[in-house]
Amino acid sequence: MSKTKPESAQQKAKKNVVFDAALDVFAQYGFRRTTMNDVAQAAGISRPALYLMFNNKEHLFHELAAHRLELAIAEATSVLAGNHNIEDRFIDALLVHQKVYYEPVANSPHGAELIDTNLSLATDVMTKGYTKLIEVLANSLDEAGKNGEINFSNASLKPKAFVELLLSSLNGLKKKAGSTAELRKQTKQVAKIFLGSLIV
Amino acid sequence: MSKTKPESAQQKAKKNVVFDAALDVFAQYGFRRTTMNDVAQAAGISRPALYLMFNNKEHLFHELAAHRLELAIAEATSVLAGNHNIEDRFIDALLVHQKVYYEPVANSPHGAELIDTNLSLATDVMTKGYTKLIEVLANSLDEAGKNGEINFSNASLKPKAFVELLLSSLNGLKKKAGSTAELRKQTKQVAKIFLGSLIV
DNA sequence: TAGTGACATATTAGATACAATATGTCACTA
DNA sequence: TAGTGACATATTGTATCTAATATGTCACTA
Repeated sequence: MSKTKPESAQQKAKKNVVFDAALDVFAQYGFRRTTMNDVAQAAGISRPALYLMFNNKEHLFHELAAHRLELAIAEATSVLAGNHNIEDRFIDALLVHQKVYYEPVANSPHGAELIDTNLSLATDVMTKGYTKLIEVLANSLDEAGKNGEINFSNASLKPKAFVELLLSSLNGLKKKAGSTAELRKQTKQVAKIFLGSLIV
Repeated sequence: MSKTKPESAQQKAKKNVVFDAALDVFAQYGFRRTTMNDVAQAAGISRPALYLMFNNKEHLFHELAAHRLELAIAEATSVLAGNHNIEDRFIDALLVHQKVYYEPVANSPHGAELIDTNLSLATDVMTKGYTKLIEVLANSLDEAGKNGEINFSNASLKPKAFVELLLSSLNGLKKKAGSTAELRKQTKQVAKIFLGSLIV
């Protein structure tokens, strides 16, 4: 019911500049301690100009989250469309998504606060993106099943439930893993174990 | 360096009463909002008597955590020594550990706060218990490997690393799963997928 | 002598006030 | 008309005070 105001390409390009700047300063200072002034300066515009694009800081954060998620899913989707075998495509998609959406935030000095903020300010974005990611991943497994690359008939879970379970499991790695490198390694290992159950 | 004061069986029995009472009130009110008075009353003793057993509230909590963990690991160990096949024993051990140590706390009204408190007041207990659990589980896999019940030769991970990865993964389920029943179901599913990779 | 009532000390919660900083919105101009 | 400087409003941080509650430790007793 909300009027979807169309955005010109110019406006989008400008926003992208702000998004990059905002990601940068948010990562440096966290959400609370970065001011709209900081963001404006980093983006090379005045604070009022920033308010011309975003109603307020919360909206800015919300749109930023949506933007990063869109990016991450786009890249993951593109990787899934590649010509490697299903295991490689699938795992690479997981890794690239993590790299674009999770790592820049989590590995920053104020990662914990940003993740909190994300949870309270952008839950809808998160769950939507999560749903989308599940869909994309599950579809690729479904197709691979039809091509005979993998075999779901023996598995007790359907592709969607399978992917959901995998993503929940991968979530558990995030707390323990000390470094980005370790997280990636473990992500690969768990994904392989999961996919292994479909090859039988 | 600390003098290990021996505890009589009587003293232990009394403490167990307090532990049960404390678990109960902590679960009801969380750590901050339960007073030493609450605990004493629930245990049927006076507050000063409580101080005769525990130096202060933090010590009480710490000992309680250690006690619950000991219990959970004892039960898990006993399940692992049973005569079912390795998959059943292993999964049952995971479930019983979860049931004793995690569920009573997590499913309480103030579960989140208690888990926080646990983290800040009983990290040592936690990591020790975690290490012990890994050891016990890894040993059982090791033995099953020698008996030919499972096969580690094709796996890229050694038993200990394998169990660590599994436990991290299971940790991820805790956030998402809505109910105890669902958590158990998912725990089973993930554990089966992991163990499946050892049967080949 | 294990356990208690009572007391002195410490901690916490809630108000209030002030200073510093950030926000959101003008009227204006390049 | 997109963008700005400047201003009024809102929010946040810090300090201080008081009342209420919790803590830890007595001297005493059953």
